[in-house]
Amino acid sequence: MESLADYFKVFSEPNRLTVLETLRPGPLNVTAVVEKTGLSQALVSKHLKLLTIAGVVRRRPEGSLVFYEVIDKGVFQLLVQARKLMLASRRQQLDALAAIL
Amino acid sequence: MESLADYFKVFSEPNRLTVLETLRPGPLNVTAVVEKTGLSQALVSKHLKLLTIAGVVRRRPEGSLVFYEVIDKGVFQLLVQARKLMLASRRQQLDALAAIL
DNA sequence: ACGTAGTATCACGTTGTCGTTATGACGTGA
DNA sequence: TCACGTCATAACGACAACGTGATACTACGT
Repeated sequence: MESLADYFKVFSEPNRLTVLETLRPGPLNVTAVVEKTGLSQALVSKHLKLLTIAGVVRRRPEGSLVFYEVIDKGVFQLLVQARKLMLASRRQQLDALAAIL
Repeated sequence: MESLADYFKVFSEPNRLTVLETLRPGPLNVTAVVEKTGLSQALVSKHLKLLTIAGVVRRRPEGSLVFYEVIDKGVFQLLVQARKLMLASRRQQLDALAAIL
């Protein structure tokens, strides 16, 4: 939240990205995320908290359940763009390698 | 490089972002980056290596100097987009807080 | 009031990352 | 070949992040 680097850090963890992807289609409660991801409940709870603090996700208690939902789906566009750049980088790496060999 | 999370990790470090920003205008050799950033030489070298491995930056030895340059300036667009989302998140956070108070 | 399901948090061990200091490697010019 | 500037790497300590197991908290139904 502090710096831009901290914001990137939010997405720099595989399990956290998995949790985030789970919420792509729509709101889910914690247990649902746990089941979909196969991660431990404590871990999912932690990641959801972090995502909440980062302002990526909104927490909405409903009875005894707690639903989480992505606030701005634009984050997924960020993921897409990052993946594009990443793949382009890889291509470039291979080309550089091929140029040597 | 492996996963998308790893790619995000590249940008999740303040000093590394600083180094990257330094290369925005154009290629620079290591010492120049050191001077512009005020970071230690060893640290700059490390970050540049990481950026190179990530395919964000290209290494080009020239005599006894080693120049680094950003391969795809599209990365800066990624930074911009991330910052936008981050600021939007902050606004949202404040609004949520205001709604409570 | 009690038990239970759902969620959050704590304490802990493990691992990874960052930064520094010191040293090594390389190219260049004298 | 020697000294120097430039860059990379190694070794180390400090610290943060991750994941787990256990435990607290809360809302609900009985």
